[in-house]
Amino acid sequence: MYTIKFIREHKDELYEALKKRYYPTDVLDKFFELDEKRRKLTTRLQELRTYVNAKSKEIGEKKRAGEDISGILEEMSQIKQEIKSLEKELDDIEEEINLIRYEIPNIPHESVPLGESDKDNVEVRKWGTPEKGKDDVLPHWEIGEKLGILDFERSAKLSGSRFALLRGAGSLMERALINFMLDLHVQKHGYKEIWPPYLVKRDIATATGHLPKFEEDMYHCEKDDLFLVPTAELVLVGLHAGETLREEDLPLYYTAYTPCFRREAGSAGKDTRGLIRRHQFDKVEMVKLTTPETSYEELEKLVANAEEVLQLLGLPYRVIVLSTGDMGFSAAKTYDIEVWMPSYGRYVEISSCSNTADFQARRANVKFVRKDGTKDYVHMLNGSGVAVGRAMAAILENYQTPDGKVIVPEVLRPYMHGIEVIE
RNA sequence: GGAGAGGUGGCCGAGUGGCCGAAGGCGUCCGCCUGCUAAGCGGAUACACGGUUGAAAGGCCGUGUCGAGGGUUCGAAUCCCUCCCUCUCCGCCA
Repeated sequence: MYTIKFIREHKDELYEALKKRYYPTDVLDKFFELDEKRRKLTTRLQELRTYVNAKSKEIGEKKRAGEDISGILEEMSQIKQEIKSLEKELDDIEEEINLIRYEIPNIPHESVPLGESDKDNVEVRKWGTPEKGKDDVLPHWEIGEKLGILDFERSAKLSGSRFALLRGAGSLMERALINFMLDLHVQKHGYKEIWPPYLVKRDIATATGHLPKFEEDMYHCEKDDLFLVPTAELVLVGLHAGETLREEDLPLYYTAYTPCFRREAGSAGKDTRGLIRRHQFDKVEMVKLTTPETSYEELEKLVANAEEVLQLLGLPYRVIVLSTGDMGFSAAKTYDIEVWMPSYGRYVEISSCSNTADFQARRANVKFVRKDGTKDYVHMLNGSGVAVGRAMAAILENYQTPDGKVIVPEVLRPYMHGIEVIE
């Protein structure tokens, strides 16, 4: 989210950014119209208040001197009426401006390929060799049920569609994946592990930009006005909301495992089977707070950290950079990592790593003091490291043997009581 | 869930209707002093917004902000209401 001042000072840049993203630019037209009104009203209000303040002092003095003040009091009540009505008008305008501000997306970084949709995304690199096509591999939900480690009938009985229930080695593998990923990021990549609450307050979800835009896709506990986290990003970004950090403390690296809860409104019929799209899934998330100077460098490292998870698991993947038209609202640049999914016969997203630059930091109001005493917004990055359910799905397919077993990737074995094969 | 205490600047803390954007202290910064260090002395030190001036850094004027929102009042950190948060004790509980 941008501040009013920023929008005013970067008018041309923003018009261009919206065009690059194939967004309609009328939000900006509307913004400038309202901002003009807002400033006129503000000026007028301030004039009135100045007058009232001065008169109030005068009243105090006169009263002490025992003079008559009834005339002034009458004038005051009139002006106060006017102030009230102007305040109301200003409130309405400010509310409208704030709603509009939520609709202005981040400015894409210059290195982002121009394009209208996912068709214009650019493949950056590939790792590993997809070995099997869809013909000789059972989709993960079938092999999972056959092996007795996935039970969608029971999960549906308990909670309806788009949930999963893991049993035995499946359950064990979920835990193993989580621990493996956390250990890797904490021990090797230097992230600080956080174990956060899974329910968050409305203002935190607003500060991170998930509200009001995605309210429909979040689970909401009405009685307490708390939201189930759709991603740990929300908590990790919210962690320092409203704080001013010190330059010497940057960069901060955080990682957290959380279950993620999403209503998946608007994705009806998509990926209805298996582990790919569920209302509740597990994810290990990474978030970085950096100085503006290093954020793009840090983004490359962040992607590499996520890639390493897949490399160690031995899962073929590719990295793509999203085009201007396909990028998420708050991202300035996004890499997606897609894992090879034999049953789909294509790559499927398993991680999304973005630099939001100062966009999210403005919204969450996270600043830092430079060594010379000046203040600036931090840059915030986030990435999945990686989606646990999708990783399991990929393992069940990529590690499938012709006789219907699944080999356990070596790095997971220590986390799985040494089990080498699920059969 | 019940009872109580509290939330003021980077921090501590005073302030119960006007002379309070806020005493005092600590910290920080600048200057002075000083073999070095420490101490001492003088000064500065919240944020946002609007206007104005300037090439800019900034300056000047104003408005708002003492947890948040609302109310009373000519005037609120101070009085009233609602909410949030923290702490202590009790109850309950994995």
